[in-house]
Amino acid sequence: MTAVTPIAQPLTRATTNIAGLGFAIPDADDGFELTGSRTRYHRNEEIFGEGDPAEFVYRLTSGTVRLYRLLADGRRQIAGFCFAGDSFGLTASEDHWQSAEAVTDCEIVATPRQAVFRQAEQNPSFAYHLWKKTAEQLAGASEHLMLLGRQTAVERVASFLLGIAERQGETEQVTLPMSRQDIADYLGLTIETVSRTLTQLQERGIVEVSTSRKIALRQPAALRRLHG
Amino acid sequence: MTAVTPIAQPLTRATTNIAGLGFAIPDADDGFELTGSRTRYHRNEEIFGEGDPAEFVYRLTSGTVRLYRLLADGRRQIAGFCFAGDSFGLTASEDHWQSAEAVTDCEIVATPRQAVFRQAEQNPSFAYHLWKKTAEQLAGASEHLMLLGRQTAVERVASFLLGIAERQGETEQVTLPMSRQDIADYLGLTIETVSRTLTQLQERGIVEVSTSRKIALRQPAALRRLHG
DNA sequence: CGTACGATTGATCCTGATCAAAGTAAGTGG
DNA sequence: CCACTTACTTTGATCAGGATCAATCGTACG
Repeated sequence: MTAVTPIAQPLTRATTNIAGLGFAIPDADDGFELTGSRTRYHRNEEIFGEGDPAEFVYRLTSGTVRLYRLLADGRRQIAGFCFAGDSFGLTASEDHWQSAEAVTDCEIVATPRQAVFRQAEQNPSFAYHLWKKTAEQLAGASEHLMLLGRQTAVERVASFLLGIAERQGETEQVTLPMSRQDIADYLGLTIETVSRTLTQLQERGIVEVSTSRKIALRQPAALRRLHG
Repeated sequence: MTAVTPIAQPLTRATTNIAGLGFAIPDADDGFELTGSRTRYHRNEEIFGEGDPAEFVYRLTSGTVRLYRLLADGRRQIAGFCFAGDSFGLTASEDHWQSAEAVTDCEIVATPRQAVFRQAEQNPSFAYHLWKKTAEQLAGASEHLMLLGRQTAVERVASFLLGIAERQGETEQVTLPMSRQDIADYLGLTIETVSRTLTQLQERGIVEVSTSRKIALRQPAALRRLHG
């Protein structure tokens, strides 16, 4: 089927749900000009909070970011992680409906939201790309819903590892930039369950936890089988 | 903040996560022309399936629709329900990544996907509206993620009842078009737990289950307190 | 080297799942 | 219109996956 809208097909990367509610905005590489000020954020620093006015759109140059929501009593659900190249923080509403924090030290370019809207107005292909990316995020979210609503702990951890591996362009080894707590809050589990599940996978010879942040995927096929 | 894009603010209705991954496409009422053929679907009839080519966008005239995904072994996660006025089935990808079925008998207008894209190309305000609705769905999905990942059974059921009430413009009474199984698959629970939770809420005097499909909200405030 | 934070492991608990049966309502055909 | 069927819901009894509570272990860092 040929798209009527004449656009940007090659920009589309396979969407894993790990990118969660991050937001891929095309940049200069894709032929779009969007500039902004570059800032460094350090580990655990807040980039924006739920309820803050959404004045900027952020593009991650290096590092990892988590996007999440909190309940009044502190329960946290991480919707996704952003990695180098991902953009996030563009909302339709005037305010952010989630928070963003640096998982590791980060370099981030902030572009005024209005500049993005202006670009979209003037450039239909940019507008289409924006919509398409948003729609892909939605599809990714539906996978995350399945994970949280219907999958077991092992399945969740397996999916997570595969998702990270895919994002890192690896098949044998993943390097986790985030803590067990972050993983747990992404998977709707506790740290203890994440930890136990990893050792269980290790005992089964499916992964090898070299250091807590470095995990070798010994049998990716078995992982894929697990992830449902 | 004044939107640079000059558009359609009043079209926005409050988004509940119940609409889930339904898709509100503006229609003639909003000054956009999109026509298509009207079809009747009966209870439990499939409208489209995961993996089917996404040729049409659907607008629900009457009835209720469920949007869901299945795992290989039959586990189902309902992402959302659509009600009269909602549109759904518009994807960025060429294929549907979820299935849609009639919960009740429905009347549905199907518009060729390409016609929607054409409209978006020609009408920037339509395009903006489309993006905005998609972005709102994403925000709604993030609430659903929190529900599934971090909330208890009572909290989930409370949220659900409030969401349905909001969609029906009611505060005292909800009429459920869907079965306990549908509710369970939306909330990531089992029918038994949904049923037990409802009787528990009834024993607490918070709701009254008149018939299984008709529930009176005796203390909406208490429900709101529960839903976290 | 010592401290502190994060991860792992262990023991126990509890929420919600599973298995099973009975109750209820809605159709259907005689 | 009623008897029968069938599907859905509720309730009960028990089970289990993952949570919670509590140490202990590692490891990065000051």
